[in-house]
Amino acid sequence: MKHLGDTKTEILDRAAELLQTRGYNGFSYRDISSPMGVKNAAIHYHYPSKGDLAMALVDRYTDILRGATREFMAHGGSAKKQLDNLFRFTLSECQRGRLVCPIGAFSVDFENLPQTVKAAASRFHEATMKWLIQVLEVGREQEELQFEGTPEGRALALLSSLQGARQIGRMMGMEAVSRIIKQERQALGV
Amino acid sequence: MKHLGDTKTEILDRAAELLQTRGYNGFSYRDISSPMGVKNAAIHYHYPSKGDLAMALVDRYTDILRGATREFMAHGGSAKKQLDNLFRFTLSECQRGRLVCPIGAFSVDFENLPQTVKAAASRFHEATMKWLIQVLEVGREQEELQFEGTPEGRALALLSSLQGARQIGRMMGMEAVSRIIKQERQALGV
DNA sequence: GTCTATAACGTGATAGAC
DNA sequence: GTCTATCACGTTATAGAC
Repeated sequence: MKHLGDTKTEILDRAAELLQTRGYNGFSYRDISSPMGVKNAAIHYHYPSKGDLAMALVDRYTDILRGATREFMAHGGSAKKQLDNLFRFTLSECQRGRLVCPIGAFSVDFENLPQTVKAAASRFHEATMKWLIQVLEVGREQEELQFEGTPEGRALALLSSLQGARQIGRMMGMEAVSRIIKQERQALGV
Repeated sequence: MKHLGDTKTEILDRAAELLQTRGYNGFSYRDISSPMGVKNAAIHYHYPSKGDLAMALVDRYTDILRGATREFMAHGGSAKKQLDNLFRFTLSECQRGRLVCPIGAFSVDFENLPQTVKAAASRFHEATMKWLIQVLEVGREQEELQFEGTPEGRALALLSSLQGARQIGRMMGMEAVSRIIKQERQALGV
């Protein structure tokens, strides 16, 4: 028996999958509804416009990130462990075919996005940076990590590298991704 | 008075601009034809299908790359100078609003691309890698550049970083891009 | 409250006018 | 040889059936 809101969740699950495999402009409501054995318009009931759906997706990613952040802040968890999780998560996502990262998903089509979604996506991106900077800062203080330059600079470099890795992975395959990640691990000592 | 083929060239120019600002799925034939004061179908005369247009774009980028490659091979040009050009070119492209790199442009929509275009895009990507690897090899031999690991690994890392930089630039602005590029320059000694 | 029928529009593409 | 009128289809979105 279905719980209340199960349908809505299933829609979001499928949307996330499609977003990360095909990008925002690469999937339609029909792509979501069809495998559910329902008409595309049914999706509009749960998410009136595609912008609403996009917003829900950003919110979901934000929640996931918030969970990781909170855990790190509260338990004073190891920075090394956090980065290890990031690397492992990125690689496993890629291996599951999710080669478009949540941040990058809206990037190509960024200009065409509704203003509200653009703002939310930017906020999410900033939150990610903030989290990563703090992890790097703490990691260096506790002598778990070594790197040159500021934590801000290092976070920026790491994030761009990971995003680029996924992008390259789409054309060059998974070995390229795992290779780049391996290098980043070595550089940081994770 | 117009030269023969001027129209065809103008179409390709506009298409390249649109491709690098909005991605492959982000522009239509109408976006090209409308500012030219002509109907969308007119474009189909010059490029029958959108796949043909995409192929022409890949060919153009390949030609540009080939020019750079040939110059490097023939004149035995400095590796440092080549990388300097790459960095400067990337930054200037971004400043002109072309935040989607030629390689990455087809990346998000890669799966939906015609087989021929996918193949051409992959070849272009491989050619880029090949060029970059050679530049790094020669540069290290001539002691112009310093880096750890293999030239292949370093090339992969550099490419992913630059692609990621552009992607991040769309959301975080140009300072992020120039900052990442500056760091890559420092790391290599360029 | 959930979904279907249908609209309104944009897309890539063809056939044929000039 | 170059472009326009037009098509078939997919898209997002609305109105209303059950």
